Formats: sequence, C-alpha cells, structure tokens
Amino acid sequence: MGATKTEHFTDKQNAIATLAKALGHPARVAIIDYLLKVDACICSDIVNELPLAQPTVSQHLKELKNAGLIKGDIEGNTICYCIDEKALDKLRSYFANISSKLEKNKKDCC
Amino acid sequence: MGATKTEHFTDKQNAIATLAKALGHPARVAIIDYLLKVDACICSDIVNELPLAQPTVSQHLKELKNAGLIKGDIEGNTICYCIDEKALDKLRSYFANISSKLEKNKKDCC
DNA sequence: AATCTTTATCGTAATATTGCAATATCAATA
DNA sequence: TATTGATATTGCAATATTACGATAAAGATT
Repeated sequence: MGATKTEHFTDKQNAIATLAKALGHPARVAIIDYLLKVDACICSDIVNELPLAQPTVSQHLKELKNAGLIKGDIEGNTICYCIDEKALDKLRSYFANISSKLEKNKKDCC
Repeated sequence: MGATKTEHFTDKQNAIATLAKALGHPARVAIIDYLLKVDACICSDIVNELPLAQPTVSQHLKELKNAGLIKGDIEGNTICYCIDEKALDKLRSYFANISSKLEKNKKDCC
C-alpha cells in the first residue's frame, strides 16, 4: 500500500486535503509568502529567495500550480507566477467556517 | 536527500507547513469534519466513521495530535479527542490575512 | 548563429507516508 | 482473574516526496 485512498472521501475533503498538502512544505509556504510580499507577479528571482537548488524550486512551483494555488504564464524567458485567489479563498472560508463553529459550540471537556 | 530542509525556513513558515501537512490527507480532514459535526468530544466511534482500518485511523489521529490540531485525554477505555482551537485559529488567521492582502493589491497580470 | 539567461525535465538516491495484519495495552466488567 | 472493548504500537510492503546534478528547452542578447 502507501497510496492515499482518495476514493473513499468526499470531493470537498479531497479538495481541502490537496490544497493543504500543497502548503505542507515550508518552501511552498515561503513561495506563497514571497508572492504576497512582492506586489507584482514578476517572480523571476524566486530561486534566489529560497535556500534550495533551482530544480527543487521548480518542482515546488509545479506542485503549487498542480494544486491550483498559483497560476503562471510564460512571458519571454521568465515565468510570471501569481497566487490564485480562488484557491486561497477556499482555504480561508474553510478555516473561517471551522473557527466560527468552534466559537459557537464551546465544549467543556479536553 | 528526501528530508525536508526545515532549518532553512522561518519558524512561522515551518509552523504553517506542519499544520497544513497534517491536513494534507483526506482522512484527517474527515476526522476534523467529524469532530466538528458531533457536538461533543466523545469520539470513540471515529473508527466506524472512516473507511480505514483501526490502526490506520489511530495513526492519523496521532499525526493530528502531533501537529497540535487535536488534543485528547484518556477517559476510561475511550479516548476523548477534541479540535484544538488555537491551531485552527492560526490557520484561520493565516489565510484570512493572505486573502485580505490579495484583496488590497489587485494585480493585473496572470 | 553563438551565447547567455532562465525555467523545466530526467534520473536517481535518501527519506517519508500510507495502510493494514498482528499484537500489545489497559481499564471496565463479568 | 479472565474476558471484553477500545485504542496504541510494531513491523512491513507499496508508494510518494524531497532534493539535486545533469541536461534540455527556449526566448533574449551580443
């Protein structure tokens, strides 16, 4: 075994898991942080920002893109990567919803 | 290689990545969903809720606990697991912050 | 056209994750 | 104390992830 049994879970659960998994590596969190910090989408120097080799960064970018967290277009000999707001809004609303539910149903145990 | 180079990233990036990674599996998202749905912390039947064998569920619970997303106490011969609000609030505020930043700095490209 | 610059892909080694059968643990109860 | 009922741990096989050197691809520059 070793493969995740995605077919047994709901689409929403799989969707959240996919997004969360993509952010389950500090390099990819750092990439999102960086894309947020620089106000533009010109991200040609993202490799210099990270303590990882260029192929590794490229691979992390690919995973973020596959998960739908960033989108990118080729623009000359540089790639223009941006955060995909829709994906981040999914995460935002998912966690906001959980927090508000927790706020409502205050539990005594634990 | 193969091990994540956590030492090169900030504490916050590592912290978010750890939490996100813990939710990077649909079974663990399903566990959180279930803990939220049942209003109490009595979670003895969580195994029956998931399409996975008992040892596998136990392992997923352990990972959620290690990441700090849930907390649990032994209570007789059942375990009482609860969502840890603090961890979920970290995620909530992290994504809320990103979304509000994205809202402010509307970008044209991509 | 040759070179430079930047990103992507391939190949591979090291490590981590996923899943479960078997077994252990441990408190409650018969 | 033997059994039951619930969760945890161990051990292992299958698969996935992480990282990077080497190399490719492709537009820009000289």
